[in-house]
Amino acid sequence: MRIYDTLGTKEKEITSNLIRIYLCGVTVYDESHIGHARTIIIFDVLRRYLESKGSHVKFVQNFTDVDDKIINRASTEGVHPLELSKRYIDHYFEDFDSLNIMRATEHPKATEHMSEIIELIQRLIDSGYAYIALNGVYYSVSKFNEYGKLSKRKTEDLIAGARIAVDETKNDALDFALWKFSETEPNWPSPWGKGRPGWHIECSAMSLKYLGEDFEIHGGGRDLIFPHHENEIAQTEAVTNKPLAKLWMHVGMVTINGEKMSKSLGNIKSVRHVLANWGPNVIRLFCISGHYSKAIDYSEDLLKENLVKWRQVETAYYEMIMSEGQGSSKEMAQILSECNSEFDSALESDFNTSLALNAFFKLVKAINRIAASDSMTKTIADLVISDFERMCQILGLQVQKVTERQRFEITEMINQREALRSQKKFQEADKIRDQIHAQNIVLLDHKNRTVWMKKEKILADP
RNA sequence: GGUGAGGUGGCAGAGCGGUUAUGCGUUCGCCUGCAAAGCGAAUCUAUAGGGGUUCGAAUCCCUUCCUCACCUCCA
Repeated sequence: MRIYDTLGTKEKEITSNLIRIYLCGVTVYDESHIGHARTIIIFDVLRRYLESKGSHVKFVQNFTDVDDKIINRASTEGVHPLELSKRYIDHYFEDFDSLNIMRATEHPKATEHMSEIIELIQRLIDSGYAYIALNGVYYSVSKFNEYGKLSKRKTEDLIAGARIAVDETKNDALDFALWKFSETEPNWPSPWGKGRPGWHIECSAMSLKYLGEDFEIHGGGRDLIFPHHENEIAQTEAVTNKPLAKLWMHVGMVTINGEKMSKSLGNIKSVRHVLANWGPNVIRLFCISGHYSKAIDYSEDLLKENLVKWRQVETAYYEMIMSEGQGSSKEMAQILSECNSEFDSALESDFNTSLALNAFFKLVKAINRIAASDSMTKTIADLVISDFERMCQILGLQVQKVTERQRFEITEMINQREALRSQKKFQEADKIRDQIHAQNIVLLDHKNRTVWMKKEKILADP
């Protein structure tokens, strides 16, 4: 498959059978929001796709659990910083498990990798890339000739942009902290004095530890290109002398009314909030509805649009498992092979989830069309369902299933309703329908029979 | 100011030199005891403006305008 590489500014073929991915995770000082979710969903689908093709994926996603923002927030709340970060790590897993995100192979935390971080900083000092100053240990940007290669920035331009904080103790305005001296907690002993790591070094240390010196894909949100990923490159490549990753993949921002979600604008939509209203499947569909590299604009209208699509998926699934129509499977076999190849080739070509979704919905619509004409046979359903489920698996979509017992009970109720309907006792029949409804079961009355489906309960669904 | 990514029908969104992608929406119909869901048909001939290259441009080049992101923490 080919993916656009931010560093090389062109698409690159991924051929290896072992695919090591490092995704920059969140700094755990607050609830995760939909912007985080988009990046994580994109990488989750990527990983699922690669695994479905038989690749071995080693997926590492970190938590930055020591940082100034965590410390500040903790002090406002009057709790220990590590207690705060633990709380948000717990929340992270609650949210993202609910979103049906596969757990990474490793979820390393900065605080659990101090020895690796200290060792890496020491190597940078020893090789002359870092120096000890009054407030901490700094990386000397001017020593790294290729600085700016990822973000396409020249160091002159960076200096010209007068937004860099002036710090008298640094040798150069562009230098950034590897280690910040601190006498207060959280702090750790180091050869240079008690303190805590700077922002970028934990990712260098942990990616080296878990994925080695030149893994396949390094990713994150677009906003991490500078300075985070640029600095990771500087730190890691200074000691390894080889490209940190073969490919850099960056996910576009989620905006609201065209503007990026941010604390200062107060337009954050938390994952828990959106999840409570729309559920995991609608959010996942929304997040992959456009090409990953572009921004997507959050709106209730678009969520609503994806809700409608999700209902079509649920319908298609139940039409298949309850199929008993008469008809030939020729047409479906043709459509199926088209959809399969369109789905895969879309993802092969720079992970175009938008087009892959088109192929998926083409299949969904074909299933519903055939079911509507009462010609969905068991043969067709058997032919289609495994591919349908393959796509769902890759996209991380989960239709609500029912137990055999529920199935039996519902069938009983439907039979009662049918009996009442044939006697034209519609009021009583509708009462049963309402009872079934209360269990989130929707009846789909076809010409000669009634099919039913279990709907995901979605609060926003009127 | 610098750097990068963009501007496609009411909305979303592909295509990135050569059949009016597609989806949602809207309208009308079918189905139904009524619904719901689904299906069918119709609707919209779009490519920011202006130049140019070409037999042919949404796609390439120039130019103007606009938007967003990054340059400070950010997924």
